[in-house]
Formats: sequence, C-alpha cells, structure tokens
Amino acid sequence: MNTNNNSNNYNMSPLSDHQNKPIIHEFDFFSLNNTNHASTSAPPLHHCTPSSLTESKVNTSLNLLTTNTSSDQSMVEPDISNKSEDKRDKLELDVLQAELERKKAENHRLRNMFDEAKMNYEALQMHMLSLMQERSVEDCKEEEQEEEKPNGNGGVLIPRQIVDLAKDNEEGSKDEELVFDPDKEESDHENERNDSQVLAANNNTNNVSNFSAQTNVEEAEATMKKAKVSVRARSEANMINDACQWRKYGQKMAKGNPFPRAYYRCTMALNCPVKKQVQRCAEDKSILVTTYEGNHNHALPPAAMEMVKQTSAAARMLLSGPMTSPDGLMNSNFLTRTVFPSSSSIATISASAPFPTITLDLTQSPNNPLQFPTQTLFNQSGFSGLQMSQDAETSQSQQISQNLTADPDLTAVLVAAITYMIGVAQPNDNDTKTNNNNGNVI
DNA sequence: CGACTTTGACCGGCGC
DNA sequence: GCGCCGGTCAAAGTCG
Repeated sequence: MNTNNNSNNYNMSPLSDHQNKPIIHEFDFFSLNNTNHASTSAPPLHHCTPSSLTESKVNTSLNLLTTNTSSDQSMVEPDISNKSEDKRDKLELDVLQAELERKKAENHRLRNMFDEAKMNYEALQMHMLSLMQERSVEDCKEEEQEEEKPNGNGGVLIPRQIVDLAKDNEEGSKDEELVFDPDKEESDHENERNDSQVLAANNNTNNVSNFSAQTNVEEAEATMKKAKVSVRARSEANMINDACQWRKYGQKMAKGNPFPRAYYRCTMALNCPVKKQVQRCAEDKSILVTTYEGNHNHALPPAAMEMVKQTSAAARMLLSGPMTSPDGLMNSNFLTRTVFPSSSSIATISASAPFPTITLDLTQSPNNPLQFPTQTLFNQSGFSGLQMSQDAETSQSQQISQNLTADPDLTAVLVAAITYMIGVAQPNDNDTKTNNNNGNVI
C-alpha cells in the first residue's frame, strides 16, 4: 500500500508568494505630512505657480500667460501689467483662502467624526471591562461555593467546558455534530444553531455560571494541549506565512481528498512539539486548511507576539461559549464575528473529535481573500483593554497596525489562532510573560 | 555541507 | 486477526 503522493503536481513547498501581494496603505486623514490632506496640503500662497493655479482650477480669464515672460510684459506695459497682476493675485488669494477655509471645516468635521468613533469604542471597551470584572467577582464567589460542594455540576470553566463537551461526545453522543466541520458541506447557520443549542443546553444543566472557578485544571490543560486550531483560508500558495519556521516531515494522501496532506513541525526551537497539517479542501481547492496542534516551548516572533496579546482574550471568549448580554444569549460565533467582521469569518469549536478543535473560517471574505482586515481586527477586537493598560494599548495598537499593514498575510490570523494554544492554554515557562499579559480569566 | 524536502516503509489505532 | 488509515520515521535526494 502506498498512500504517499509521488507526483509533483501537489508539491506542498512552504514557499509563500505573499511577498508579491500589494501592500495597501491606509490613508491618514490627520497626518501633517500627508500632502493629500485637505487642510494641510495647500501650499503656501507665496509658492503659487501658474501650474498650481491651473491645478486649483482658478480661472483668471485674463489670458495673460503667453509666451512672453513677466519681465517682457513689464517692458511693454509696466503700469497695466502691474495693476492687472495685483488684481489677479488678490483674486487668487481670495479663492485659495476660501478653499482653505472649506478644507479646514471639512477637516474639523472629520476630526469630530473620528473623536466620536473613538469615544464610542472606548465606552464599549469600558463597558466590556466592567462586565468582565463583575463576572470575575461572581467567579470567586462560585469558586468558594464549589469548594464546599465538590461534586457539584457547576464549575465549568472555559477549558472545562470543552472537556465536558468532549466527554459528552465520547459517552455516546457521537452522532451529534456540535459544530462546524470544515470537511462537511453544512450550512454555517445550521452549525451556529447547533453550537448555540448545545452550549445553551450545557448552560441549562449547570445552574451555576459557566464562568465559575476551575476544579480540575490538570484535566482541562491536558485536553487543551491536545486541542487543535484549524484555519481555513483561500490561498494559491501551498502554505501560508504564519511567522513561524516549519520543517516538513511527511506527506500523505488522505482518504476522501484528492489533495495530499503535508505534515510540518515547528523548528524555531529544539524539541518544540507544535505540529501542523496543511491540506487543500476537497470541495474547493482554493481553500487551504491548516491545522495546528500543540504548544510552542519558545518565544514567538515579535509580530506573532503582538497578536498573541491582542487575540488571546478573544480566543478565551470564543471558548467560553454562550455569554449573556442585555439582549439575551449570544453564541460563540459572536466573538469572531466581532473580531473579524469585514472578513465575514466564522470561528467555531468542535467537540466531535477526541479533542476540541477551533476552526477559523476565513474563506468567506468577498474581496481579496488573503487581505487580512488588519486595522479592523485591532479596532474591533476591543478586548485588549482586558489585558493591558490604556497607554500600553495605545502604543501597541499603533505597533500592531504597522506590523500588520506591512505584512498583510495571514500571519495575524494564524497567530490569533495559535494564541489559544500557546499563551492561553498552557503556562509554559518560556511563555510566562505572555500568559501574564493574558492573565485574566474571562 | 547543512538544512530541508521527498517518499517508501513502518507503526499503532480502529472497525469489521 | 486482518486490513484500512492516519501519522511518523528515516534514508536518499535537492538546494543554496
């Protein structure tokens, strides 16, 4: 039997072509150096040239610009020329000043819009933070109650919830597809329903909150270590750039898929246990499915670390399943729809496998599928405030935006997914700093 | 020459 | 027990 692929047609070389993709620079409305800017781009008036006037669409209607130079004109008709030139200059000055005022007003309006959006964002963030703190207090109370009742049904912390779901599945409910399986053609809506139904059911059976204290940390961590993160993204390349170094150690033909599955190990550190599988989707060969497994035992590249800090809380919230809101119940897809709104991505947790799998589906972005919504990701995630101070957040936001804009690959997405495995799931010695940054239990 | 990929062989889990 | 299948190993080949 030979299930290996001997053809070069599907060579899974990790060479990425992401460098060839165009970098989209965002327009900075408020940059003083931006020459396109409305209020600051107008050149000083004394630098106005005939060409610039033409560009400003100022029609003097004087037809003065002939082949003669101004010095020639002054030699012919010095008085008339001077007067008309002054008049023209004044007219131009008035027009330009009016234009300047208009641009200033527009700039002011844009600033107001920006400030308003910023305030809304901060208000939401503060609201989120207060909710989390509230919940944290409840967790402490429930933890105390839990210690008094060791056999209680509650105490389902975030990782534990997955353990329970996985257990339920192993105990005979294997037929029940809890969530999205990338290899099956099920509608996302159906999966969302299943997801929320199961999680809600789980919630109902546990009268105590899902966010209560953890009573079996070791068990949960063991599961988390074996949990997987799967990322579906459209890519022509055979492997997407995720800021880590990988070494291929095998390739097999998997049943039910004409495309080979490639196996990689992380080579950024000796004995790093992290592995990943890369395979094209059988239904749509333009979709690349990358599945990560294990926890890094080393520090990640700076670009990856930045996103780790930003997205770990998001991953935790995703894992937390349903969360209550003033509007009622939100299913686990809420978060990733929030984090990745412009890409229409969907993140789900699957407990149908022996170990839970998080799937990030980034294939539904209508435009430029490999273009990660970088600015949107950071701005919309809004959970960073749970982990760091406002000042740190501000500086990091700029840093992250720059990093991501400079590298519009799927790096951020993958790191976001890996985050769950690295910084959140396991308190590695080498990752202690990261975990401390992510320290809050949501 | 070292790092990496390729690829046939091997191993263990699982279902029948 | 047997075969299927997924995952891994390791020798050979390739590349810079």
